[in-house]
Amino acid sequence: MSEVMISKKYLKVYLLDATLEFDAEYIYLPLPNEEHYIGQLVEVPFGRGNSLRRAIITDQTDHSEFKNVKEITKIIIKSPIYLSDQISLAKEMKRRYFCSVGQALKTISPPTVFEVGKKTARACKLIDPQEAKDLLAGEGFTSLQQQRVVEMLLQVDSALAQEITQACQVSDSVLKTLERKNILEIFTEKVEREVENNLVWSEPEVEHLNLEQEKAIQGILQLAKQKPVSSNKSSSDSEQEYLLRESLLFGITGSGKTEVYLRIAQDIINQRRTVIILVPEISLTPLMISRFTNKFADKIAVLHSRLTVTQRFEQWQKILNQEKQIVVGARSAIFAPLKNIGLIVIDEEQETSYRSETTPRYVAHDIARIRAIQHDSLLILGSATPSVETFHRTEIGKSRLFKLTQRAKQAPLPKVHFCAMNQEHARPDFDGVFSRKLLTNLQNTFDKGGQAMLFINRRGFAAILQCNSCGYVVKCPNCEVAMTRHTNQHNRRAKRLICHYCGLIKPVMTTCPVCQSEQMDSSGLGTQMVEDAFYKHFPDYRALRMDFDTTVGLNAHQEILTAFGEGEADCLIGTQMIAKGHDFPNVQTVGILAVDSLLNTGTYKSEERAFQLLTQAAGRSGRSDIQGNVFLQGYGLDNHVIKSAAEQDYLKFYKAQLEFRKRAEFPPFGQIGIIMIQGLVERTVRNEATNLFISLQKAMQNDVEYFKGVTLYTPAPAPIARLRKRYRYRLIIKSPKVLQIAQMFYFISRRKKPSGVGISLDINPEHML
DNA sequence: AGCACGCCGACT
DNA sequence: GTCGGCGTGCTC
Repeated sequence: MSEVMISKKYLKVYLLDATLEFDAEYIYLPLPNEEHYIGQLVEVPFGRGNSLRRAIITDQTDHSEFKNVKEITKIIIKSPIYLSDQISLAKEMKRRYFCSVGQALKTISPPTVFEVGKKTARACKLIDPQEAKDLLAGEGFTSLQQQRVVEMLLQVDSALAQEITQACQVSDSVLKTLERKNILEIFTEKVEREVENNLVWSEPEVEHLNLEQEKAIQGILQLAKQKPVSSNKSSSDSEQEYLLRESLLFGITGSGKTEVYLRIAQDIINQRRTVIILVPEISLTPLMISRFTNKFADKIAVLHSRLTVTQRFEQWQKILNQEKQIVVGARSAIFAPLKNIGLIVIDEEQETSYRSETTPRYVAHDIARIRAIQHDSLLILGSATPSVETFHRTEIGKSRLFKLTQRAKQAPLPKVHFCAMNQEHARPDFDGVFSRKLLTNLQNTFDKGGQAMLFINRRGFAAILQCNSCGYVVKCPNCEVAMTRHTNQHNRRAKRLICHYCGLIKPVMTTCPVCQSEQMDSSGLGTQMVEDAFYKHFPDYRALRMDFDTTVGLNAHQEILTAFGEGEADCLIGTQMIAKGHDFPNVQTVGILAVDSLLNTGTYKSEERAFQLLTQAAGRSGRSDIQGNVFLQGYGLDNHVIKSAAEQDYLKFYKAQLEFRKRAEFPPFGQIGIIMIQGLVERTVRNEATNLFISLQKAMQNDVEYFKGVTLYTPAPAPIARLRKRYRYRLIIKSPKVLQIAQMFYFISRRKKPSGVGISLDINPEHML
């Protein structure tokens, strides 16, 4: 192994549990006569009281300005647990996500890594097997128990103490006695359990590649051969300096993206480099895993959520020991301790699961780009409906575009039906849920033994205000996002509309400003309502409901989908979560209810998410030879997002979306920084929010040139103004460049924070609550 | 985050 | 005088 051994006079360490206020590289003296490595976990005396803290060795030096340099107290784990590029990654994460280096390091490695010493078990081995055999033959054992233990060990060489006591039905003291008699030795061994990688499915046959796939493979591999534009500055100085070997594989569902990844991965492996493939957790199905394991056999490590902590750790250890060359896994697999990475793939790159919801709130894409630069490796983002930000990169030359337009199996696209709900209101039998057209079609489908799926957008905090007559949605005039209804904290009855971005407040109106009807409504549609209505119309059929109420357990989600797939129900009712993952060949009808709320979730991403869901949902039906039907129900169906989704026209959608992003200064043209201030005492929180606002304003005035184009909005209570007893105030920064926000966040992290308030920072969050 | 130092008031 | 309250500042 190529560990970096410490040879210089001093060590530099980062504490694993430092807060931002004292997160820095500290200098220590190494232990004499001990080997130290970069990435090693050690214990150091820290502070006046010399309290013992865990730290990671991150660097070494011969010079110190400090007179009283302390000595490390002990080495916790001898062999290093981080590679040096992971340490520089952690430092980069501190810059980017305003976490401590320790936090970043903890995120990079699974928690069990820090318990390596503990993850051992006692094992037994015969000191002299021949002598033991003789003793056994000569009946030299005083007890039957001892005989059984020795017999077992003669067969298996060595075994864990636990296994022996279990198999031989003996107690621990028997082993102790044998140890005392010098017959066996008890030692500690690393627990090495078999990982359930026995999911071997036979691959049907080698897919033959179409021309587009060939072109993509050649084109992407070509990028690996280009000479890098030498960066004129330090390597940490941002991606723009580099030629990124990044590409977008834009391929419709079923166009064979995975095959492209596999072929390129094979090529990279042949070059003796390593590969990371990220997949959304939800698509890490046994089938998907087997596709990779069949191809790469024991070269591959699969990191999925079903692994136990021990298994996860073992996989990690094997990667670190260079026993694995390919890592397939969900978001956190981007940190895999591979050396010489040649390729990183992010499949279904538009998925929200690539964003971490806990500090550090990293995005797998960012980490992938940092690592790709470090290793000079290829980066492939794959999607059928790329995020606007990702597609935009291909237009500005930061990424190369490769398209896959042909489906392997030419299934007919489903027929899309529009159901304008404003007309349904006139129906005497209208139940508030189903349109006439959808009811008729559902009946037909069920009669023929087919299945149906009904989607409703998650109704939550974001209730929009819409006209049930003309479909008008109240939007913020500045930000062009739907305003959401909230109750005033101080006056529960007073309801008002708030823009989550600029904080604009409007009263709730009852008359539609467009058509003057009195049909303004903010009551959404819930899954329970739909289920009730379903049974009213189809009492003889069965529906399964899937939402946050019904999916509590770890497996509940999968169990419902499996049950539905096996035909246990005729209809599946659920939120977005049912759109992803499985294929249900028997689904002939898909109903998307309340398309309006899907389009208006009050964030800049809402239309993009709607387009992705609509495209996916449309792809749900019509997989078999029968043409499927998709029903879109809503009040404002005359919308470009809906139209382009119905036509499966990504580019049309993208162009319109990009215009909006440009106009309203949302990513990729403007960045949003959120500063959340929270605490138990409202006054303290409000004061801190105001103080922060004032000091940030000053900072901006001090360097007008640098902060050009930056808007700092006045502090206001967050849309969820109180959560888990804590009051929440928020400051929003809108700016053209991420770096400008980063600079402001830097000010904040250096400021001394009053006790009783917590401050968290976020860039371009998915939710604005 | 911890922990010590220190500057002030209450108390044997 | 001295014990202890917590505000302030430092940690290699």
